[in-house]
Amino acid sequence: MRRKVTLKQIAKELDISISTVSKSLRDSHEISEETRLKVKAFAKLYNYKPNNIALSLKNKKTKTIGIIIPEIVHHFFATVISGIEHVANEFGYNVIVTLSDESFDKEVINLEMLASGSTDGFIMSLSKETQLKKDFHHLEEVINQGMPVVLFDRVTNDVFCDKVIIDDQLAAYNATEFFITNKYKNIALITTVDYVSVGKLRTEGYLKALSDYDIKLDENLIIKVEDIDHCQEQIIELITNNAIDAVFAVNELFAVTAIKAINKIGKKVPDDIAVIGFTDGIISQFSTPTITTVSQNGIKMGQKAAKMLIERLEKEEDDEQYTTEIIETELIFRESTTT
Amino acid sequence: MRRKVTLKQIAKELDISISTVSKSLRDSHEISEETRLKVKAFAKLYNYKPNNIALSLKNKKTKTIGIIIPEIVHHFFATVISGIEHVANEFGYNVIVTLSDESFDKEVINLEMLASGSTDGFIMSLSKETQLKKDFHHLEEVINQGMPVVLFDRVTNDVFCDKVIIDDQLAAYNATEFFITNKYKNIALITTVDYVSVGKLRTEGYLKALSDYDIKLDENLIIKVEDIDHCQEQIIELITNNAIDAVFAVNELFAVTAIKAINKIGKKVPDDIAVIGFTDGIISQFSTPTITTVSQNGIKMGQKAAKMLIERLEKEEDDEQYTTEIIETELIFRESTTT
DNA sequence: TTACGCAACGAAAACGTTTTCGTGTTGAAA
DNA sequence: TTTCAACACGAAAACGTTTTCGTTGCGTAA
Repeated sequence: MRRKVTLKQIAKELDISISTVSKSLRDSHEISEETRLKVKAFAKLYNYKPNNIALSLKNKKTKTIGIIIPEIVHHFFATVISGIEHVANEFGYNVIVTLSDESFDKEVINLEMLASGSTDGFIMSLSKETQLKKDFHHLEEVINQGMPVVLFDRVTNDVFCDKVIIDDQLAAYNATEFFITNKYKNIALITTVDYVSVGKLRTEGYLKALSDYDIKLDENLIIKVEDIDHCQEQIIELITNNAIDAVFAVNELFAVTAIKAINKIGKKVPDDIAVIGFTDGIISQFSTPTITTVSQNGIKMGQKAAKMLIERLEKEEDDEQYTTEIIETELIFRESTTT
Repeated sequence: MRRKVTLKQIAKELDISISTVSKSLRDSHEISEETRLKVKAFAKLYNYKPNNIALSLKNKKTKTIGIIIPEIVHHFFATVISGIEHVANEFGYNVIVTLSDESFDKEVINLEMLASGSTDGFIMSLSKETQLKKDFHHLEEVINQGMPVVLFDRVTNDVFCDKVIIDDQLAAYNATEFFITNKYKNIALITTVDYVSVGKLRTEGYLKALSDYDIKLDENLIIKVEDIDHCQEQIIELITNNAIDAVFAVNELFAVTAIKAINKIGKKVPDDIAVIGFTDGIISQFSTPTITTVSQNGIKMGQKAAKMLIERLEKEEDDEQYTTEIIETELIFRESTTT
């Protein structure tokens, strides 16, 4: 077993000092060509690679980005990670991924763990529990220690840092507006409980569209899903007891569940009831019928978040000017709606 | 901005030595209770946390696992990461994730990057290109340097290390056998090109089942998809030109595409043609009809891989006894088949 | 008084780098 | 012969820990 070789070992082997070895490998002009070539040849032979940990300690930079997300088995978050990873890679950074599992405590633990020297900064999306508690001390702490944080998607106004979001309200507004202007009048909304920031914003967009077009709000057409495993009954109740002709769902799981429910009671999508979902993921693309959705470009969000973070990391003067980047969305029309 | 506090700063502030501070915090009996409590109070006040990088350098252990996978926007790989992350977390490890994008070069670069001190070991699934080239020098190199590697799913016999796989051949055999014993006689196979190890194994399972039940092999019923974007035409051609009554697809994308193709030519699943897929992912669960699949428990694979790696990391005597763990699979029956 | 043991603490090495600041040697100019 | 610059290299500090091995000072037994 050939263990990794260090500068010290090379120095000893060639009977020169560590400094000389280091300088040779970095092509310092202080070193004679003869020595330089000799060292380089030796280093190559033994496949010398500088130790990242030692470099991190010396430079006080890890070249590593910490990602903390609620879960990874979720198409949207996976795409965000993909976006982050590719940009990070391009700039010579690695990403270390931790999951909060929607738990406040795990989010705090992971953050503190990584903040103890493991990463230079963070890209995060808040856990449900954190959004419910509205406790952001852990974030303020690391920001205060000079570690930049970029929040994406599930963000909060209570923390001052860079953010990447979509305009959830506008996107929901546009989807609802599409229904309205296409003569759909009884538009149901399937959304989340209000403490999930994006769910709340999408609900607001729906309400605003109704209001702007002078459509009377019918509270019965709105269901707020707490437990995703039992939402199917809620939905069936909704569509059997109300004469609806359209459904706007704030995520694709709700959308596909709605479609299955609609089929179950013998109605057809999109002829009897049209459906628009949110988050353009795998389900929307492969369900039958395929689902019209609001695209939520995770790749782009991840890329943007990574760029913002790295930019802040690489300029030393830390300006306190935080920006919130808004990624544009669009309606992607598929089979679950007609025009 | 309150920067992170170090032992040295605490020592200076309290006018004692660094050693005394370190020992106090680690509850050494060498230190008087008075000093110990004083130091601890001060450390708590300033929220002292030992620097991970410094610890890594000293201990020659990073407590970090490197994951290298072809892509992350893929339900199966996401579940594996999830499994790894949770076990890793439990044992105090972090995971650093890199993507090869199915490229040999990126796989090599990422591996070498992480091998330079960033991680204690690796969990990997090989890129397509690597499997095609059959070049595993990069793996042998890191294994030779004493870094344990665990391969999962896309593995190779050419490298000696721990592995976690499912019995792809047996699983495919069972799926095919199910068709045969349920009176399906013309069973099509939609598979990948042969250099993808799992695709090849699943093909072999299919062939073996036919052979064991004395069913004559019809080459026309097998298509090997090279480019996933154009497989739909291939599939349509297959099902229009042949009188098939069952389709076995080696992944869920092929399965759902087959179903859509079958619908397109006016036939019904499962009544006219039954379908079984592979990899029990989101698509299979939410497609219409839902798809009967061979479960490929990614969570369990990730957990097992992580446990194997950590176990090897934590025992110092390195035995050369490598094991290959086989995760059991099962057929999950849904709407795309009848019994 | 001397010797010794113990309690409490500090100095220094080590992990692997990079970089600053010497230092010794050589050759040439004065 | 002396002086000085240029060249080639080495010593040491620094990053933040932990740990080994002193080194004090003091109390107690002989």
